[in-house]
Amino acid sequence: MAYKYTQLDALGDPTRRAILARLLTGEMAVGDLAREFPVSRPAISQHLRILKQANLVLDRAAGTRRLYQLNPKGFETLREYFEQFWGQALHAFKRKIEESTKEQKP
Amino acid sequence: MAYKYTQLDALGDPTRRAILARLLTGEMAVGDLAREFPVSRPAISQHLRILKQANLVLDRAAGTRRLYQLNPKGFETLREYFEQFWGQALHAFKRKIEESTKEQKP
DNA sequence: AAGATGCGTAAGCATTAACTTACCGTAAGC
DNA sequence: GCTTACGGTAAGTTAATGCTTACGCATCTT
Repeated sequence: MAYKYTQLDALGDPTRRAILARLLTGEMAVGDLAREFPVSRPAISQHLRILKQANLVLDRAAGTRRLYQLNPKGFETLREYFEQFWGQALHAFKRKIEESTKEQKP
Repeated sequence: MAYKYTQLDALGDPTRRAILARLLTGEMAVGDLAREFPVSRPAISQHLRILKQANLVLDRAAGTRRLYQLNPKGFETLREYFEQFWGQALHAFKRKIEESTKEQKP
């Protein structure tokens, strides 16, 4: 992956999804976060960098620690992406599919 | 990736996202789809399999061809996943973040 | 029935991406 | 000022994944 991570690239990894889920509770330091996962702290750092590039998390310094929290911006971008599918085409498809599904014979 | 693909695993690849975007127009055969991409037809087949496992596409036989279209089911699941972020925590966070951002000194 | 078309799958290869250990900078505490 | 705690980055290894070519099986055509 040579380019800047998009939200969906970032969400492609299960560990990163777990990190985001964990941050739903509120902001956390890197080390505390790492202690809850089966991978090393540097691994978590690398994941956080990718999540940050995708605007899915924000960080701030707090003494010698660094606190991460969710960033609504990236999730907003994501919502816009899915509007395309949900908004336009999918509703039409959904109707069509439900029609054709009900004509099934056992 | 040993397990069945989730929606977000499937969306982690740019080619698969492009395939979905292409299917917004309507259902398409594998070969026609493949001709529009810089990769081989088998590669497209493999991507379609993953998208299908993730409930993001549906397929049906049509003679010797096989037509694929978007599947609303997977997108619905996805929406439910993001509700967690959009619904609960993010709104609260967003307010907090906007507060702290406005206290910045140049 | 024989050929042609369309697709899925297997096998193998090459690249990417996730992880580890080791190291360095920075901020806080004694 | 020295030590300790915290975290980012570099380098190297391993595993995953996206790709290609080769093959086989259906279905339609003539």
